[in-house]
Amino acid sequence: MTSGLRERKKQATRLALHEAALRLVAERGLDGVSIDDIAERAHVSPRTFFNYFPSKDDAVLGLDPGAPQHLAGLFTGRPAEESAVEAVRAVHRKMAAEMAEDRELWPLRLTVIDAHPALIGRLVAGFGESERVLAVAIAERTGTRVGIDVYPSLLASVQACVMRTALHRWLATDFTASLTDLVDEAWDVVTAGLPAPPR
Amino acid sequence: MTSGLRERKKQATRLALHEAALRLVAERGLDGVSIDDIAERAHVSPRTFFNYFPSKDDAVLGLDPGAPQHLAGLFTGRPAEESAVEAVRAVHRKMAAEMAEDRELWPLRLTVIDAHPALIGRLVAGFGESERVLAVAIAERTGTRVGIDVYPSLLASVQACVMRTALHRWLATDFTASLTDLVDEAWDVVTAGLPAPPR
DNA sequence: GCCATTCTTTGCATGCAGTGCAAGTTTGCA
DNA sequence: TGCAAACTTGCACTGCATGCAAAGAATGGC
Repeated sequence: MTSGLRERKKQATRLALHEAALRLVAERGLDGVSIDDIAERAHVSPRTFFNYFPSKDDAVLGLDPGAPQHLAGLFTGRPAEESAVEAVRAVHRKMAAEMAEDRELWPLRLTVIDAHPALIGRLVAGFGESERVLAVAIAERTGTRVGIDVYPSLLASVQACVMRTALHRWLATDFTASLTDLVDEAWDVVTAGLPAPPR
Repeated sequence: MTSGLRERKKQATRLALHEAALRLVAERGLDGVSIDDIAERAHVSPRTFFNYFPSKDDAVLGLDPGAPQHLAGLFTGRPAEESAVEAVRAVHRKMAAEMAEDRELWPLRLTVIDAHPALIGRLVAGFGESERVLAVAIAERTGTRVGIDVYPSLLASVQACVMRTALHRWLATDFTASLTDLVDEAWDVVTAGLPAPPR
């Protein structure tokens, strides 16, 4: 089914376009790279580019369209006795471990994003979908209602903040720090209610 | 100084372009409106549009370029005995009160943003600048260091989450709820460390 | 192994976004 | 009143993004 030649080729092309976009932008900056450049390096026609990504920005970010469902799936898969925060934290640990494994693409992505604020916007818009899906799952676990109670949307939103902050600090340490530690540290502060740090 | 004819005309043109963009997009959707349409309704040439906003999205959002400094200024202006969280909360109350006063533009802005996820991205990218400036001010108040300690970036980031969530709920209630109450409620949950809500 | 079906790639044409430049117009100030 | 600075506008150009239709490649039944 999912492993036919056709499907594998599509995945390969998608990845080739993403990597081409990412590396070219890392070299020359966002405005120094055209769709034609990206398509050429990925060995497809410029027109084909748009069969895979709706814009240059999306290709650079290379967001997985299945990510929101993946995130929510990990969350709902956590044992029922865990609180929503505990479950999200556990999911974050898993995600952080996965990201930290990749010593090349993730650092490159984060570096490029940091250098181009325009991409942050596109990225957060992508995360927005994840937040919405996750908020529904959180509501389910906590017996609250999305759009009526604060809790689900707020936790979904804060969760993204925590991950974003951790990723940014990971970048700031030149990827020498442990990403899981950074995520944990941020969660400690948040779950303590953001107390003023000791001076 | 700031009240010369030239300056007032510029502000008026900027506002006219913003309102034109906002209303047209509310009517016809983001793709149903061209720069030419916006310029025409604001009685300027299409080329002049780009003297005021770098893109269509920016015109729709109409972000104040001085907002980051304004926010940080309010924050540093708070009495020194307040903790960083207390000070941010106070600033939020003030901002919420100001937004709630405007019964037309802010609701329209939020409605349009909600209908066009692409704008959320641009919006958050704009907030990013505010977050960075605010993080520096937070670091100052708490004796921490941006980029080294978690606290300043995390609080600056969470603060934006709180406001965003409150605004979204305000929209969800069709702007009937009190925005300041919604902001306060979100802060209560966050400062309590996101405890699981009672079932 | 062959063929009809289905999906993918590609080229072409088109409209709009966004920017640099230079000329024309308005405003501020002496 | 007249000069300098700031603002507006038209023109030209590059690049993004999309629809459409024809050509090419993979799939499954026979």
